[in-house]
Amino acid sequence: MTTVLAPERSRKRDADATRAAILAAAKKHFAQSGYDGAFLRDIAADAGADAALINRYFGGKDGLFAAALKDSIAPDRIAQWDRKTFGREVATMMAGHAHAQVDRMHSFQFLLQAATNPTTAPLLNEAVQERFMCPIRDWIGGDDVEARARLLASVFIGLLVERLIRDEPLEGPERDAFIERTAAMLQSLVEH
Amino acid sequence: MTTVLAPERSRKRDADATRAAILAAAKKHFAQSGYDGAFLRDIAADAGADAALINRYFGGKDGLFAAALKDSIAPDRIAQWDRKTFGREVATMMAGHAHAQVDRMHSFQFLLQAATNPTTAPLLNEAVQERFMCPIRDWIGGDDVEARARLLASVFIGLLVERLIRDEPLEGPERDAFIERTAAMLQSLVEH
DNA sequence: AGCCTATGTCATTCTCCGTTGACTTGGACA
DNA sequence: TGTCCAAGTCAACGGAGAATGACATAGGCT
Repeated sequence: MTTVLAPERSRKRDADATRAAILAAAKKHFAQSGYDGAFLRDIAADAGADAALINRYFGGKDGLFAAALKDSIAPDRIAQWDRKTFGREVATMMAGHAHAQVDRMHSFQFLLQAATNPTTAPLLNEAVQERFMCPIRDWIGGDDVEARARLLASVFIGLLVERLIRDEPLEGPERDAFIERTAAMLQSLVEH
Repeated sequence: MTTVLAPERSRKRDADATRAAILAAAKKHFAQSGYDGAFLRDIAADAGADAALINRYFGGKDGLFAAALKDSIAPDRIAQWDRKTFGREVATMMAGHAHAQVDRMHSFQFLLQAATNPTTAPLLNEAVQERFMCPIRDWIGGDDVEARARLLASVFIGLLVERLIRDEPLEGPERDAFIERTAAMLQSLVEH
């Protein structure tokens, strides 16, 4: 809203930079407000550009959203996780402050927004399958791969959402208990 | 959309019944489509009423949403869950089609929609804690109540989101495996 | 029966927002 | 320096959907 991604003095007619600024602003706004709640005029203003340029560069709001979505789904590091310590690592991360890594949460928040909007949800499936579910399936292996992969993804998502919407994180023994139980739950899904 | 909550022949000028029908339709539409994606005309049509009545009875879309939220967040349902069969019941529901039999999960889906919309999210925090998390805590009891309650809510949310994202539900043995594992996971959080 | 008010209907208006197309300007190149 | 195209600006259009208010009517009450 008030924060402007672009410097106060506008770029010097650099189409690529303008396009990138619009895309960055779009990712931010879509992640914060969802497809319907994000307005092209706001995005353009945030990027220090004119709303008409969105049409020129992205072909409309749909195109901008698709571009932002594609850009938000970063290559994953799923295969690099350590299967031994996976549960505890994730659990510890989830027990932390939600605002500690706001930037890293943007892409997820974007996905969550897209997923909860019936009109944009269909756009997700292909990308999510390819970038997340397939690597997860390969990584966990064992029996009931499909079921375990979906369940793992579900738990992961749920923990992230809870992390986003909760106002105060757990402290003390309750936090330890949360980590302990969460770690065990995740780990049980990873081990065959 | 096509399903009409009210009987084919309209009520006989019963304001309370009309109000209730509108509220029921609103809960359904808001849960499915979110605040922005739910249209008053659709809600009114679904309730077998005129859109103008929404204004009369609820003072506008905001008022209707607030009323539907308040009604959705009522704690009555939680205590009614059967602790013995809880895991399997929820798991079976989650394994079904996203648009089938969501009646019991309307309130959860409503919360998810409200939580991901910046304009409606502020309405949630206090109400969710008081009327949602507290009953859950009371219901599950036992040790580590706070941690288990949060974990349970997280898993629930994650399963809901996964339902929204996926385009095709599981079938056959994979479905059975999913239900089995999900039921066990949920049940382990409920039993002390 | 005959009013009278609450209930329901309809057409219209208002507002917001995405989109469009004509217009202006900067700057690269000859 | 002059030309020309891409980059950027501006105002207006159109559709969608919420809100409004005038109008119609059912049905209780006297």
